[in-house]
Amino acid sequence: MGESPRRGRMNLGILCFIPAREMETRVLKAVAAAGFDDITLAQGRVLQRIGWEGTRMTDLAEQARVTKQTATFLIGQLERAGYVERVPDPSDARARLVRIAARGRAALEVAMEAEAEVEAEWMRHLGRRDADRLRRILTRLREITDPYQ
Amino acid sequence: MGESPRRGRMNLGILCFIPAREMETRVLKAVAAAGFDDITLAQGRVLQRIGWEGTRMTDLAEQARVTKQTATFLIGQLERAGYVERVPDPSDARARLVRIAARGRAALEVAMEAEAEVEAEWMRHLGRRDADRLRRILTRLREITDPYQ
DNA sequence: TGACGATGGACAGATTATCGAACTAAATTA
DNA sequence: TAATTTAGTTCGATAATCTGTCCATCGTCA
Repeated sequence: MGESPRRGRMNLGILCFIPAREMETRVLKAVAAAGFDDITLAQGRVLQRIGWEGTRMTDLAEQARVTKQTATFLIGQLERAGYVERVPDPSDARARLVRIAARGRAALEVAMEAEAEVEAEWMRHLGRRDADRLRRILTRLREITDPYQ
Repeated sequence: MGESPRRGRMNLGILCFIPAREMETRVLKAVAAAGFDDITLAQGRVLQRIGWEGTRMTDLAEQARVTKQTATFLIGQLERAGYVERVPDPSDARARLVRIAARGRAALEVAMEAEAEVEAEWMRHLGRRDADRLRRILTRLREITDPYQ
């Protein structure tokens, strides 16, 4: 252990990766512990990006950073497990809106709770000022790193 | 497009995920463009975590957040492709050190260059002060989110 | 209006990634 | 020395992802 890193300043990408991964696994674990133990990490990534009013497959794929095909596959799984449902998009006959079903809503509530708990932990460690700064800076960084918005 | 997010404050995990993913894909693309087009994303994640003096499989797995089995699999791929080599660890006959081979070093140089370019882009957008803050805060956050260190 | 390119989505097949279980060999501990 | 732990591998199963292809619908422009 204690392997010295290859370079002094660690890559900002990895520095972002570490907490992102931690949050993902913590939330997934909490959700599984609450009985929703058939959700996988990849499914969860897509699930948490569905808006309350429903979201299109394409948008979902873009936001979760996967191809349309992968999104189709994952949403198929989630649909069969009762977490989401696909309804026609009234504004475009080609499109279908993915909406959160009852079971999905229940799982998301657990997820959001776990999320908040982890964030609170982080805030305790960082202090309020830096936690706020972190959120603000990341939100600004998103302007140039998120093709979706 | 323009789907309104489910909640006003976006989850810090996702906010970290977005730039992390962006950096990964940008770097991978640059590396592929330089001729190292047989490296996959998962392989790259492991590859970039190998220290100059070599790193043990177990440490590598922990840092990349995958199981030992997955690390063995990915390092096997990288070894066959000439990016790394496995040498016995002089201090422990059970262990093997994964070291970067010539081809891997060449690829990593391209990767680091791309990395620096993306970071520079981010710094231009955020400004020096916030970019420094971001790195500092993420480094501190790592203290409680990185089981490896 | 109607032909045509673009878009939203699905299916099929192949490849890659990942995990759990079981195993070997070496180190550590009792 | 026997029992336990640790480092790493192999095997088999499953999950995730991509490429290519296809179909239906939408928008646009001649």
